[in-house]
Amino acid sequence: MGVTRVYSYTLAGKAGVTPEQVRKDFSEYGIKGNRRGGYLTESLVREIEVIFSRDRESNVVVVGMGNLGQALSRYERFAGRGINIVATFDIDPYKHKSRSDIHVYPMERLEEITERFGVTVAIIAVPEISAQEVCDDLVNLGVRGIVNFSPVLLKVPQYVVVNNVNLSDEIESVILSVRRMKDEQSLFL
Amino acid sequence: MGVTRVYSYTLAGKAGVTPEQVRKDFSEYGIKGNRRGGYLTESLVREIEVIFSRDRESNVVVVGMGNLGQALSRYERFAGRGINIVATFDIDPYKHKSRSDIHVYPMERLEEITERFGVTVAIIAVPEISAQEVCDDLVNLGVRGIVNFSPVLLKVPQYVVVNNVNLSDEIESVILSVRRMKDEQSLFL
DNA sequence: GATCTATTGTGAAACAATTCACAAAATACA
DNA sequence: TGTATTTTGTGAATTGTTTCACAATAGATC
Repeated sequence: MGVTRVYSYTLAGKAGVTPEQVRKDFSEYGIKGNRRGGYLTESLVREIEVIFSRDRESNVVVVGMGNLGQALSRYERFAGRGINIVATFDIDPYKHKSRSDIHVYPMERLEEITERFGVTVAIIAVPEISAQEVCDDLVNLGVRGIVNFSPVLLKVPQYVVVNNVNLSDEIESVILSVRRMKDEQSLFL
Repeated sequence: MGVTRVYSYTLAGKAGVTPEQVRKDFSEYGIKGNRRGGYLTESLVREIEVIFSRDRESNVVVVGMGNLGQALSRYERFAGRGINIVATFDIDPYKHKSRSDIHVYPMERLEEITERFGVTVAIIAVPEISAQEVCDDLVNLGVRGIVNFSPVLLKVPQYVVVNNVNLSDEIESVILSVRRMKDEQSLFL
């Protein structure tokens, strides 16, 4: 875009944080700018790409091809961030055979495919009841990171990272905030 | 389930936090237990339901019926949390006409329907390019809370709450953690 | 009913994150 | 080239959160 330098306050404005935050974070990771000259976009982008491992791609599988799993497997935005959905799985792959999309494999082929693609990160989008079982299988096959869309607290060894995403919680928190704001407002009437 | 009392450590174990955390949080909201007797499940559930507004339902709309919007509109788990998806919208409702699901309305009917159902919270699942415009429309129609699945920082008046959910970020953070753990481990070799 | 024990409730302490404030340095400009 | 100005980089101060530690007390036990 022809911009050669950015300043902490420029980035802060775009990101919705304070300039100090931007500078502290950069400083933490050894990113240096020029006093008075700001940060050079070109080298900044390169350094951030390295920090976020954007210089390498990651092969990821999705387990559970219900509505959410299908949406995730078709999510175009992952590609630009080095996230490759290499395969998807479901106990009943025929039920969810999707036109013009990544193939849905039966659970039996989990081992073969995680091995082939060197998968270490998986997305769990199965129903509550089978989440722990799927998780155990994945961990046994060498998966070390899990993004968990099921509403259960997965039990994993300490060397496995779990990130829980709960869509109901996300919406509920907004509903609560809105209600609180309204309550506060009505105090002035 | 026949359980009449629970203890802070029971709940903490299930939730993956410390017992102190549970007690501090309860204390913050005026929930009292009995020393030595723990918390009475029945009254505890009631109090939590009030705090989380689970005693009332909320009408919510989904704007943008791509893959993610469709998945969200079919997400069964919302119902049990007092979250009612009352309508969904898309610029091209015919493209996404889904069998046996909530009707997809054209954007022109946003006003009519938000008014009819008293909608104050909306989910934005439209492409990046149209997110701010949709957001402005919603705010003008009285929406005061937004769950934003698009990767843009929405500009809203201070009286509007925005919760950003970025699926790429969620997955990337796990990828990063896994890579860091591996790097640490290889130091011991 | 007296004593013992488990659990709460909460100040105080420790820890973590954010903001402030300003010296140091690079650029702009005369 | 010298001076003025802008922006970084970061210690110090502040603010926020989590953990500790223990008195208070309800319930269990004898």
